[in-house]
Amino acid sequence: MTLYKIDEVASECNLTKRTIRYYEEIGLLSPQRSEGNTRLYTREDIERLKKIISARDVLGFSLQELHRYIEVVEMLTGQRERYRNITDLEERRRQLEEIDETLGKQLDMMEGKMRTIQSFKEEAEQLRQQVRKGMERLGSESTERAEADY
Amino acid sequence: MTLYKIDEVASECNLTKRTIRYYEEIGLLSPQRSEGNTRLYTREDIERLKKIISARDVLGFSLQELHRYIEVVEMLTGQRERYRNITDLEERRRQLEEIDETLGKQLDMMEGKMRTIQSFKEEAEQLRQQVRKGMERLGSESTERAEADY
DNA sequence: CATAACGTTGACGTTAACGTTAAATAGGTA
DNA sequence: TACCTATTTAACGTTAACGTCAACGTTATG
Repeated sequence: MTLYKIDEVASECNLTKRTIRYYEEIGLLSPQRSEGNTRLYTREDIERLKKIISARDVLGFSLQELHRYIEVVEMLTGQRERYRNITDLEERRRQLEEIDETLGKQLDMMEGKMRTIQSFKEEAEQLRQQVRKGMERLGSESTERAEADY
Repeated sequence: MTLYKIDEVASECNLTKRTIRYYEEIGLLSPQRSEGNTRLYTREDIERLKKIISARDVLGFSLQELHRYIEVVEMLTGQRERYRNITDLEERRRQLEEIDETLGKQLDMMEGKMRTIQSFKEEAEQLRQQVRKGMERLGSESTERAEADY
């Protein structure tokens, strides 16, 4: 399994090394270390990081909110002892209901954002039409003058 | 024409008064004033403000980037002397081409965001399926006995 | 017209999300 | 082994986007 050092990760993800260390500092990452304490990232670490910055940039999640997001995903992909070991059925049901609610809210939020972006898109396209028309008019005016030269 | 004071605007837009004054401070707004120097907002001012916060929240524009956005819209809706008075054809063509390019970039960006959100949405929906299945299993198991592997 | 409620301008404080620098250690290369 | 580049921790600095006061003027109301 190939392992990457922080500089490679930084350039692949378009982040600074400082940012990556900061994300670890606040608990969003936890790569393994070499003998000499150098951070070593797996491909999974990197994909996870990419998703994090994607959620940050596109969904506008704060780094705090990203904790919650990661928690939900890891709970459901069963990567956490904490959640696998809950045997009490009522406890587990409450957990699932809470997650379901969180997912519902996030879905609503995403649909809202999509609609808003869609309307911005339509406005931008319309503005672009206007610009194109304006440019055409300019084009014909210069053509007229050129013809007049003949 | 009805005019609004800052408190009404704040509650309608879900912003604090401080935020609204700050946005004016950095040049995003410029409402008229009363005799006694009280800020008075028109309905247009308010709609403009709503669009600003929408672009801030959904498109993730910084307040600096919003300046550019506003500039483009106002140039095209012809609300600015500065742009209406450009008579030099070459100058005007360059302006239009620059705006066209800006709009193109923004459209690309928006399409990218929509795709990303779409994929997040699909993931969230899939996770939700899993949660629902897990809850169903809990429902049937509660009569029998737990064999929880999830 | 008194007075409470609201508005205005500074000015300093706060928080998230990093940037920068320094001093020490690790890892790769001739 | 000597050297050079990359990495680590620790600490302080910075910037955007507001929050929070204080001191004072304005507006609405009984």
